[in-house]
Amino acid sequence: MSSAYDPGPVETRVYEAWEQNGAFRPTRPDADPFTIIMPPPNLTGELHVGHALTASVEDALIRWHRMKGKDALWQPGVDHAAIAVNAIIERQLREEGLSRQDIGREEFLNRVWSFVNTSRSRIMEQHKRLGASADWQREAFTMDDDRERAVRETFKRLYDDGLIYRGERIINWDPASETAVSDLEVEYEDVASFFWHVRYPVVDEHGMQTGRFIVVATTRPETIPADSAVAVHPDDDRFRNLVGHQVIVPTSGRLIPVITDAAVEIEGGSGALKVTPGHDPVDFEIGERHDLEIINILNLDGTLNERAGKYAGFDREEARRLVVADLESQELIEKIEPHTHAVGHSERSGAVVEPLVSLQWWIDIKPLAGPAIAAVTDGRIKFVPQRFERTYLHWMENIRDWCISRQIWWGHRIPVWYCRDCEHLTVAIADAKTCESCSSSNIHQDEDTLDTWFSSGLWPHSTLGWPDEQNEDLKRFYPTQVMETGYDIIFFWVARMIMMSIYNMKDLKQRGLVADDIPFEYVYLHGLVRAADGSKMSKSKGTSVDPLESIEQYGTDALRFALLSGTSPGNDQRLNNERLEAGRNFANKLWNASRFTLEMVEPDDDLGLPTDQSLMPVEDRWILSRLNLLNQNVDRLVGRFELAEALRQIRDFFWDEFADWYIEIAKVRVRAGDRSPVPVLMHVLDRTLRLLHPFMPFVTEEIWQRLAVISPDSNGATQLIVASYPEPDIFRINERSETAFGAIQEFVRAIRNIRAEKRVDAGRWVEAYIVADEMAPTANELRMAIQQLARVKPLHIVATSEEVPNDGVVSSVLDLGQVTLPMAGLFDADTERIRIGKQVEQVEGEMEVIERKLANEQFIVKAPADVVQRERDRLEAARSRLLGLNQSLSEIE
RNA sequence: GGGCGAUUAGCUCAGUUGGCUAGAGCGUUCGGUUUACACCCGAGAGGUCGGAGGUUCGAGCCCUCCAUCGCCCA
Repeated sequence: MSSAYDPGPVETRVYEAWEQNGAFRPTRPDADPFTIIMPPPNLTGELHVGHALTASVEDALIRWHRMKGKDALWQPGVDHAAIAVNAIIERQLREEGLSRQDIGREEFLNRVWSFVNTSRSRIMEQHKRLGASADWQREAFTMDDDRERAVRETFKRLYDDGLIYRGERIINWDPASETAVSDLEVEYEDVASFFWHVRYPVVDEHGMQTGRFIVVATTRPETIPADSAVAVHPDDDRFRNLVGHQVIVPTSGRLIPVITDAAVEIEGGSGALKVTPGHDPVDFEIGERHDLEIINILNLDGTLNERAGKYAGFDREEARRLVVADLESQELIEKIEPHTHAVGHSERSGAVVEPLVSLQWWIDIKPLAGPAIAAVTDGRIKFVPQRFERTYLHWMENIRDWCISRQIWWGHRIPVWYCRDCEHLTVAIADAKTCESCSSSNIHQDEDTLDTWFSSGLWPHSTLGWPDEQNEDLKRFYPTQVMETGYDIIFFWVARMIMMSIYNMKDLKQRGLVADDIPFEYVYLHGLVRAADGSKMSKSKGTSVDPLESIEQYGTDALRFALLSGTSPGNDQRLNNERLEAGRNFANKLWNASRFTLEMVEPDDDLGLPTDQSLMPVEDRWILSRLNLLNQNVDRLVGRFELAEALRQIRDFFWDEFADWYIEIAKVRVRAGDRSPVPVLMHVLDRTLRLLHPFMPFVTEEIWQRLAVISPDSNGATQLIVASYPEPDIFRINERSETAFGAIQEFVRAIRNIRAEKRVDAGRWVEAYIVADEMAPTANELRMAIQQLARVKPLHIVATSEEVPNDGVVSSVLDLGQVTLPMAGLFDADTERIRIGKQVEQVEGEMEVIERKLANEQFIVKAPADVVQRERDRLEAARSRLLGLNQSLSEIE
């Protein structure tokens, strides 16, 4: 083994061996399943550090449960990211001077598929670099044949149930991508603009101008040609006498009514609202209530159409300038005031989104949302952290019908065929050839495709073989245990997966084919990875961390350590090089401590761990106690998704206890010819590697392979990934050995401290006394170790302080004893008085706090007995320390 | 406007059901070529737990209000 861990070659070799061994596949039909369906990454781009976190967390959970003996399935796959990919290909075409219409649907899709196939395999490769132990043979794609079947089946069911309808409603239109986008794909940004206060002339019953005006404040004067009414609040006295009158649309001369509607804010703008049902969601609803005409003045590319009269052909911004100029020339602008308001931009293209009325396919969502709400409120689905249940429920309770059609070509084409002869709609799973009503073959399929989330919402059951109800995977692995993702994805995936899965699976549940209709029991939401300065990572700002670069530089285990040690349920983390270095250093520490341990073993060593505790030296009992306590904690923490804390405790145990203390003492014993530490070293190393494997799989597997050559697994496992996870041995947890060894550590630290303070050369051996009281037997047992660790010789272990010289000595008084170093040349009475004086001060401060507590009658009465007793013990210990310190002080002359 | 989160050492963060004088990593200071590891070892310094009230025998933790920052929803 080399003297430094080199992750690169190890990772490649180890990963290949896992795959060859079939370690990623669920192969334990008799065990309980544990399933995570990977939330499908978009196939548009490279894996970023957020994906790396997702993969690290999911892999840790999967590996943990696999080692725990579960039949673990991590189902991977990729999302087809309809709009984004469509846009990428369109951009490529534009560079060639082409549009998608030029090359036609078929050729366009050919191009998409060739892009998709490379991108898809790249994502898989990158996941493999991260160590993801997903079952790649099951890798799925939202656009493959099986998922297509699921999509069509679902569409047909919803349609037949009357939950899918086609209707003209207001949607968010992305004029750059020329498609509808969902509410969630609209990002609102504050834009500095103006309120234009526009005078609408009021006319009398003959249509003649009265000379009066109603002033309407608008941020969008270009939509005036689409106005259908002016609305005021029913309680607004200012406009009472105008209600029921008509006003002239200033750009066209059309007459529209003044109406009242409670949706108008009295305080907002001028108090009067122009109602443009074709181009504003709120106005659309007002329009529905008052049966107003819907006027659409926009073309799909964002220019104005002929309904806008003289403004036809201009784009939105141009039209705005022209309208304002015309109004000004007619003196119909009362005033212009600066106003900042939120403007919706398409997440996909960045273009300003236009609300417009359009004929689209919709899902009547309330009937789906109801059961999805119930699944969470009745506790069948649990969010971790729990607070996100409220976020989910709030969204779900206020959900609006879901526009599922998109005006792009990449995606699942809507399985609806229109008959030109009888106008019947045929909704079919297999491509329809004839109209199901009149059998005419004069039919054509809907041109639009489905929202990507329609297919990703089916993911938890479509990847398991649905709609094939007899599929073994579906019966075995549904419902899954954990959906793990970032909290920013609740609405995108989690909510839709819950709605769609319950809808599709409820009758399988009723027929007993699956245990439940919910897609998963736990929704574990990790926080986001932010840049080192706490901002959102951004490629353009150069603050993003490329996981593959980090892997190159530090190794996968280091990256996983950095990500996992910083993650906690629902909280964001910052990632920087220091964290990555910490991971690399730990991997190297593991490597070297293991190397030392493994190289220490000799062929005829008995590696069996004695079962009789009483025959073991105290440090052996101590390290085994610590190990099993750690094991217990890790079980508890991982069970609660507290991966960072579990990882931290493993690290601290390995480094601070096993490497810094146990190995150091074992060296002393082995050099003296005692082989008994070897089985303990091997045992602790083996257990720790197992405990750590889910977090840092590569380095642990590599070391364990070497360990298993010397000490084969008792169950015959040849790879750590499929070896069993340790169970804590409760009987090894031993408070007495922890106390005893803790005292030894205190003695050693106290001596080291005096040496450092007195500037004793690091290599020099000095004489020392330990007053060990009841710890004397333990100290004697560990005499050689103490000598070596504290570099003291000769070492006198005595029972009382009377046996210690008091001339020219430096002492430290501890809870369980005292250490004293004769310091002939280095001793200075004044310095020593000050040094001990500080310690006295400290102890006195502590005593004061405790005494105050114990003097409080209420404390004695109300605090639990064990807490009171603990305080009494502490006071006793402090008193004896003070006594010792005062004695030392009095002896200084 | 409504909701959620954060605020603890110079930096990044832990801190369990309220119970020792609040911990870690990094940084920093001092000392180290101790045959596993300088990606290391040893020893230190460093905190009024954002502020103000309250509950309690006891508050970093629970409650109320406030401040700052961030996020989500409208």
